[in-house]
Order: sequence, then C-alpha cells, then structure tokens
Amino acid sequence: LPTPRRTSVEQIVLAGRGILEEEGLESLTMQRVAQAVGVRAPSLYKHVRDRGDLIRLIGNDAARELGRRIDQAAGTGDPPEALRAMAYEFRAFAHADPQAYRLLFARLPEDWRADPALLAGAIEAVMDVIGRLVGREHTLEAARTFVAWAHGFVSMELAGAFRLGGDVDAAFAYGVDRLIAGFERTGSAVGSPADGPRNEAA
Amino acid sequence: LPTPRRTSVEQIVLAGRGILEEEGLESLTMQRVAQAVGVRAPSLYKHVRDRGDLIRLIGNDAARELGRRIDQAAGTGDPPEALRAMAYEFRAFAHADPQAYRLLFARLPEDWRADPALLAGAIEAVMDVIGRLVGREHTLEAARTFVAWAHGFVSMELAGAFRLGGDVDAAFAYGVDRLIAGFERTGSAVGSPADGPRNEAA
DNA sequence: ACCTGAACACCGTTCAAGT
DNA sequence: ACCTGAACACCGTTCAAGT
Repeated sequence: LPTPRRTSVEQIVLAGRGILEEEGLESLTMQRVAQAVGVRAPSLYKHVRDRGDLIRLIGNDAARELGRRIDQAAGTGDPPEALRAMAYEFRAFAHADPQAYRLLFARLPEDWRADPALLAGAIEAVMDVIGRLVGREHTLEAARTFVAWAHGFVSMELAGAFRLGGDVDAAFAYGVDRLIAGFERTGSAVGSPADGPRNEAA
Repeated sequence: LPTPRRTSVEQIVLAGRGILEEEGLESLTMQRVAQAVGVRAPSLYKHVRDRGDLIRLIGNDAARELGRRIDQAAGTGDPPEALRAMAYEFRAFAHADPQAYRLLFARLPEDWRADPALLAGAIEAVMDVIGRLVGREHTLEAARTFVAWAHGFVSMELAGAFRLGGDVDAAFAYGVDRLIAGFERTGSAVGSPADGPRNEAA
C-alpha cells in the first residue's frame, strides 16, 4: 500500500530557502529541513539526492529571482541610467536575501552550484547595456569590471568589511558614477560621450 | 610529572594553514590538524580555544602576509602606477593562496575573524595613494570602489564565475585602467589630469 | 603540564522494515 | 510508493585518568 506523499520537492526547497535566510547555511541541515516540512530526515532522500542537491535547488530558485530583477531593471532609459538601475537592483536583492546572495556567489562543489543558465538573461542584459556604452570590442571586459565591482561592494558590505564609517550608500553611488565615467572614456577614441562608441550589429 | 610539549601554537597554525590550502576549509578539522602535528585532537585544546580560534589565528597569519605585500607595492611610482601595482599584488596573493584569501574575506562568526588591524598598514597605503588621485573629499569612497572591484574580480575568478571565455588577465588590466580613468575625472572639476586633484594637507 | 581514550551531542546518509 | 527507526561513519568538544 502506498503511503500518501507527506511533502514535495517544492515544499522542501521553499522551507530550505526560509531556513537558509533565517538561520544560515550551516543550520540548513537535513534534520532541520525535515522538521520544517514535517517528516524525518531520511524521507528527504526520496525527494532530493542529498544535501548538496537541495542547496543547488535553492540556488536555482534564488538565481531565477535575481535574473528576473536585473532583467527588469535593464529596461530603464539610456545605458548609463540602465546600468545604474541594474546596480541598485543587484544590491537590493543582496540586501533582501543576503544568504541566498552569498550562496549564488560562493565557491561550491560542482554538484551544488546553481545552474548558471538561469542568469543568462541577466548576463545578456548587462552585456547589451555595457556594449552600447563602450563598444563591441570591450564589452566583455567592461561587463566583468562592472559585475566585479558590484559583487565586491555588496559582498564586502554583507561581510561587514567596511569598518571606517562614512556613508556606504554614497560610496556605492560614487562607484557607479566613476565606473560609468571610466567607461565613457574607453576605447581607442578618447572622445566625449557625444562621439558615441561604435556599436556595429552583432 | 609534566609531559614534554609535543606541539605548539606555532606548529598548529602552520600545519593548519597548510591543510587549509591543500585540502580546503572543511577538511581543516581538529582531527586532521592533530594528525598533522602528531597528537590526538583533544590535545589541541591545550593550545587553541577551539576550532574557531584556530581559524582566526590562521587568518591573522594570512592577513599579515597580505598586508606586507600591499604595503610594499604601494611604493611603486606615481599614484596610478602604485595603484596598479597594489591591484596586481592583491591578485597575486589570492592566486598564490586562494583558500587563505577566501578565509580573509569570508563572513565568519565574530570570534573567528582575523584581526582587521593587521591590514591597517595596507589600508592606509591604499587610502594615501587614492587620496592623491581623487582628493581628500572622496578618498574613502574611491578606496571602497577600488577595493570592491579588486576583491570582486578576484573572488569571482576564484569561484570560477567567469564562464564566457575571453582573456581574464586583460579584463583585470582593463578594469584598473577604467577605474583610474574614472578617478581622474572625479570631483566637482571635470578637468583633464593636468589640472590635478586638490590634495590639501591632512 | 600536557596528552589520552572514552563519552556526548551532533552531522549526512543508508537500509531493512513497516504501511 | 513513501516514511520510519536504527545504524554507521564522521564531526567538535569535554573530562577524568594517565604520565
């Protein structure tokens, strides 16, 4: 006689993400999750392969959400404006869900990693906006510079690494501005923004 | 009758840092360290408070080394040149000792964290060089922008997050250049580098 | 004074037994 | 088909007993 399912992958992932955010990754144990969904730990293995698999599924969930938010912000005005909006949205996600954010950028065993394809849309949006700013030749390098700065800033912030006081919000705004200013001076041509970087099709 | 010391804090920290680098933080167990220094796990508690304390001491060791390297690089020519040298030294440390690097920037329980004062010299050097580039008013914001970019770049690199191919070394070089270009356009005056940012004493 | 084995309270995971 | 208790191999940590 089959017993009725007492839980599901969806419920397990949802509970897991809640525990991750409330109590941290090291409290995300199989026993804790089992307790949250109302079964015993061994039963979870009928729904997820192991703890790493559960962490991967939670990461996927978070990646989809971050991707959606960045994508949306990308549609905001001209390139500098859109870049600013994407940076702020990125930071807002990290503030709203710091543990999920850390999970996405952590070095994890291959099996545990969220599917990078779930961020593909967001990556395309960043590349597109940056490409219009710096030209096709430097798109990848500029995107890496921008994302590195954004991630570095947010992760240091979350780690409590800004210990010299001062206005952290202002430092973030300053950073976007200086990066955009740097990008606008980029390429072989040193011209003013009015010159516009070339952006041939494809 | 006293038994002769069979190990020491220094030996434990040294062995611990070796295990950290070779096998990763989660393999840095008390049993593994004890084995490496030739005692049983409970004996370690005569020399360090607990595992967190050992991790803190290993972090201190790494922080001292990173501080020394950045400090040295700071003496390299004019501000843009020195900034470049510090960025490359920072990255070189992370490449040489990726696990120790991650440990330094990880969000850890307060008790586990390396003493931030051990990086004080490096921080001063960065602030000094950046201050000469952007002026006193924006020193802190610019330093945060620079360090955020460097840390973000290196940590994404170490996490294997640059998945679109391309030349990662070139992207790093591009990043320094764009940041310096952005800094040189900073402040209320938009003037050319020749104008020079103001840098009043203190 | 330091080191040890044994013990305790945790983990993740497997598996035979229940329904 | 799913859930369970019991078991196994690990953790970190404590502590009484050894020298």
